[in-house]
Amino acid sequence: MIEQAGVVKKLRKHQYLLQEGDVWRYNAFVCEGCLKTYRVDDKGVEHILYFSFANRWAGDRESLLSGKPSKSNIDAIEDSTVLLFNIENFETIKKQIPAFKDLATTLLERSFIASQNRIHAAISQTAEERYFEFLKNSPQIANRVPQHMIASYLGISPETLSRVRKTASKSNFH
Amino acid sequence: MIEQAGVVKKLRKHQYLLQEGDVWRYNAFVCEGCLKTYRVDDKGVEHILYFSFANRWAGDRESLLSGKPSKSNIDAIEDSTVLLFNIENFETIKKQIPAFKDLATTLLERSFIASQNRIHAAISQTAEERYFEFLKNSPQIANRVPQHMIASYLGISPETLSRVRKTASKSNFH
DNA sequence: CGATTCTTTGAAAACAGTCAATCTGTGTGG
DNA sequence: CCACACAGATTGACTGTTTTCAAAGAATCG
Repeated sequence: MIEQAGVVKKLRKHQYLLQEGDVWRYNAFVCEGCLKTYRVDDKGVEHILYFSFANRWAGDRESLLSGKPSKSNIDAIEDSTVLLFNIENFETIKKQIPAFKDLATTLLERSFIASQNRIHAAISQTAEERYFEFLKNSPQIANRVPQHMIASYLGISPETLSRVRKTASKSNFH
Repeated sequence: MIEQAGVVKKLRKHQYLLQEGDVWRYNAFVCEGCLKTYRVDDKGVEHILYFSFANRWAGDRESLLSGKPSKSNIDAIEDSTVLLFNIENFETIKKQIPAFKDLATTLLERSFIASQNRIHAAISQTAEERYFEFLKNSPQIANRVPQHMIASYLGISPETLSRVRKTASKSNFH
């Protein structure tokens, strides 16, 4: 039964779903709210790898696949509801329902494509270009998460993002 | 028959497998040699998204999945041999051989994980840090492709990479 | 070799990050 | 309702990194 396979989990804002060092053994489907996946560098600065909104997955595939402790943290940036499948149940469902397996693969494929495009942006564009491309491609994120998290996601400092926005609003460059 | 499903294609150095604007309808398995997948920006500068060595795949999943013209180019940086499956044959094989399908998914999963780690490097590390992490994680690439392509892959200018190597060789910092 | 491509080097300019202070808005408790 | 704390955003001055442009050296290939 699918109803038994997943566990509904409610997360309050700022609550962790995964902490660095733990092994991740699940797949979490976001029903409501929003989570962020991020890593913390030696200076204590957060770098956001991924935002998970409703109808997206959250988790750490690397830890899941390798069985090793995660390098990432996941926590709720809004009160959120997720459906948590432990990996054994998830595999069982995939075996029982081929369409479910195919769906998982398709979503993975889309995530991979998005990653490639993000890599391209990161290695080829300036802070300003990345920000405006992000605004164009992901307005739903831009309108929902605080500015400093967008900066973190784009790999620029919050101050630089603030300045990019300022100069852009003077010239009407959007 | 698997023998009929794929076509052996030999590529000379500098020869294209895919050119920007074309629709990609294949999956290419690299048997020998090495290919690069890259995009060209408005200034004519190449940005390398991916190196495909023996036993890796080359292609453009985005174009394949969307049916739209590719934003990327793929060409051989050494004389290479690839096994080219057109997508219909590939899908047929996946249906006939579940293990083949699972293998494809596993490889995709690994590629996605690698992408996430590369995004993290790109948004959180300096040129120098990225270069030494790359050396550590991908020595086989580092020893095989010219330096300016590594720079392109890491998202730094060839001059900066040259300087990073120079300062690092003075202090014995590797 | 001669031609081309790749790498190195120097100097200047552009870009982005850091630090510190201030400003803004929000929500909480008295 | 006000005062306060807190988190987020902005601003200025400064520093540091990276790019750009130009030129010269080195390596490779036909």
